[in-house]
Amino acid sequence: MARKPAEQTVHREEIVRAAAEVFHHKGYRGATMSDIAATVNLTAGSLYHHFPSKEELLIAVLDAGMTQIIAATQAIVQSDAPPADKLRAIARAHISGIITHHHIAVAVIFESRALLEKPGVRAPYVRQRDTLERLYRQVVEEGIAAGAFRALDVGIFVKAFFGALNWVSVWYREDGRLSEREIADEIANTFLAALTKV
Amino acid sequence: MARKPAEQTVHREEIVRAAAEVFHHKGYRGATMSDIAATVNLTAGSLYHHFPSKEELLIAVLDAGMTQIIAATQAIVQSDAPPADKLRAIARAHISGIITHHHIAVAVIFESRALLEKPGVRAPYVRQRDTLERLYRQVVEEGIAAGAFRALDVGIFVKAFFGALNWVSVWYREDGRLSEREIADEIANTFLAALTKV
Amino acid sequence: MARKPAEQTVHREEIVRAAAEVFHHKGYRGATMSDIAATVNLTAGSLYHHFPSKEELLIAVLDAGMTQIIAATQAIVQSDAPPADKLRAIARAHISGIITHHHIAVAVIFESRALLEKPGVRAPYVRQRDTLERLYRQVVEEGIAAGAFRALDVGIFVKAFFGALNWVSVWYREDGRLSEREIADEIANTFLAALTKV
Amino acid sequence: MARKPAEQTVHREEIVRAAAEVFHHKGYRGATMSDIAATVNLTAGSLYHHFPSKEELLIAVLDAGMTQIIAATQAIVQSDAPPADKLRAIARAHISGIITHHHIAVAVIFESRALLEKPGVRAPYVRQRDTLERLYRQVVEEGIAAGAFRALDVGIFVKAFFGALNWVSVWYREDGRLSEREIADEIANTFLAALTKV
DNA sequence: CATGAATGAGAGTTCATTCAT
DNA sequence: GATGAATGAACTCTCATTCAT
Repeated sequence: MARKPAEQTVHREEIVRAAAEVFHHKGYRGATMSDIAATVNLTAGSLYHHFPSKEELLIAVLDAGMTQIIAATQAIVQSDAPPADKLRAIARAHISGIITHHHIAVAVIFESRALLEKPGVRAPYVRQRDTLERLYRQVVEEGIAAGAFRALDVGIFVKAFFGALNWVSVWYREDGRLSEREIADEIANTFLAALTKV
Repeated sequence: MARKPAEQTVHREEIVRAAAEVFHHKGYRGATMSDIAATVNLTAGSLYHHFPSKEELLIAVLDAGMTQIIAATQAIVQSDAPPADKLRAIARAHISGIITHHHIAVAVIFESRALLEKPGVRAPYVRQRDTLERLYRQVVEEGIAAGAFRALDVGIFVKAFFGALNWVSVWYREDGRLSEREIADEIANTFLAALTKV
Repeated sequence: MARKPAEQTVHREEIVRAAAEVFHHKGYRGATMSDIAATVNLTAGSLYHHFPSKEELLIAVLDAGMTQIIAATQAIVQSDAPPADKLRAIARAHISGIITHHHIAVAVIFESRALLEKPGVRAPYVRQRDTLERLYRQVVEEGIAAGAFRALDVGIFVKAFFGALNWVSVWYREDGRLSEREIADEIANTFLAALTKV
Repeated sequence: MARKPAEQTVHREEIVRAAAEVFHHKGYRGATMSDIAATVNLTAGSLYHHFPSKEELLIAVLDAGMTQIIAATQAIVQSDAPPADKLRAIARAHISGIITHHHIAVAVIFESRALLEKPGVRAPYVRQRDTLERLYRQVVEEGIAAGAFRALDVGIFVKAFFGALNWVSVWYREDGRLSEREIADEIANTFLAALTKV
């Protein structure tokens, strides 16, 4: 009772991207499997050949986003640049990630909440989130230890930094006044200024 | 065929609070009218005597949140304290609002997105958001004009400040290491340090 | 977005009867909630005001059937008629039940299998089934003890009796050659003859 | 894009057995083509190289069951054993069939109902069922004619016999108290006792 | 004002079936 | 022959909303 010329095989990654886009625009609950399927020229039913459920699709989106930013951040943290440069690089990477993979970023930042109730599902995501936070902390602590930054509450500082960076996903417009790089640097400057010893 | 002791008339405000709570925990789309009704010991049908739709309920929640924080911020901005004190007071008010009216705050920050598509509905909310941002800007510009703060990109600074403050709603725990006041001051200090002239 | 003149309230029992009918004709899995709803002039969604799931509907059907026949059998077993009369009365009650509540009977006999996998659901049904079998056994054992029946394997005898009676639900036609009563008596005679001492 | 060691060609009969097993455990509607395919290490799509539809698969299962038991019964009926021996042999063959080909038997007894609506499909099955019943009748009528059995309603008697035998499929357990043979003989004895002239 | 039954429009998911490879 | 991707129809269940009582 069905079949199709199958223009070409649809790959997992494409579907994840499509899902992120729809999750971004309609929210996880507001997005329908049909919406997502249509984005990759499939029907809702066909999606289930690739992902066993809508939830699994969200998990894949979150994982893609977290994996990407953790990798980028890790590379920076492990480099031997001075702490201030690392912090600036982190801001650039974060914002670049948010803008380049805008849909995924917004899904990670805003739609992860839909998953945080389910313990089994929550755990891996929280682990990634903590890993990322630890990397940020590490840079600040390094800087303080090296005497480059003033001593302050690292926990709060990092969370504030995080909040400021993530918030970019809310207000960024492609046709805005500043470029991605300028935004990143301006935010980095703000936080670096706060870290500077008097 | 139905009656009830009707413990007491349920007021609008109670319902708004209940709605905020449910929106917080389940998200706007995940929340059902039944969930909200049950929180105030009503049935879903009865809710419609107070609010014409679920959307209106969200609008009311957002409005309550925005009105409260705008009023608080306005009072601070209009005072004649020095800019640095105003900024600290704003941070305290913002975080206090987020914590005291946690459900509402999270709804405003995270669930407003569910409404942003509908133009007719979006407009009033966006107006309030802009009003609030303008107030924040005003304080920073005042400080710069007065020579108390260094000149920087006010737009980005305010958005970063906003992001850092709003993000508190994500990570704040009642049993956390720091008090509400300490958190606010630590964040304010960070941003004030960034504003300080060298 | 909906409502109805509500011709009259639909009662639980009506729905159970309707469900039994549809289960009989289409089988449990083949029956749709729409089918059942239509039988009582409702929509599928409305059914959920009365029963939380299709499974619960099947449970209710099975329970109705088992409760009825157990009650009828219990009354007979507890009477002080001679064992042979009890056996005949049991056959009559069984077959009368099968024919009067044909849909329910067929559902109990044939569709209970759909439930037997789920342990939590299976247990109550199995308990009822065992209760009924015990009642049948009791009559035969009584007869043997009283010397009215010859000694034989009661377990097998009762199961054979059961099978013969239940099977009536498969072949009975309203316009058949024999009446309900004649069928019951003929089967009872067969089994009584088998019980008679030589 | 796909290949497989193809352990060996899968034969029709294997698939029929697999289908019977799955039909037994999940019912006709509850069984999926995937379930059946997996049982013979195939995928659902491959099944269609052997059978044109799920329905045909059920038909094949029913036919296999009916053909087997009719053949076995026919051999017994055509022998020149005395009627009582034939009846006992029939019971043994019936129960042996039910136990040896348990899945098929249960499918025939319980799942044939799923097909009885479709006239084109129903006819052949009903024909076989009638053939079998006629064979049973024949034995009883022979016995009555020969004066070995008392005269009774042959139609009802045969149906009761059938029901008792088929019902074994519901309660038989491999680890039960009695062997297959003992069960068959006990049931046969019951019905033979009922046939005995006083 | 409150209730609860009812609706109808989906939503996620399943599955028999088809077909290019 | 076998595979797996794809389809589309169907199904169970949910829910915002309405309204008679």
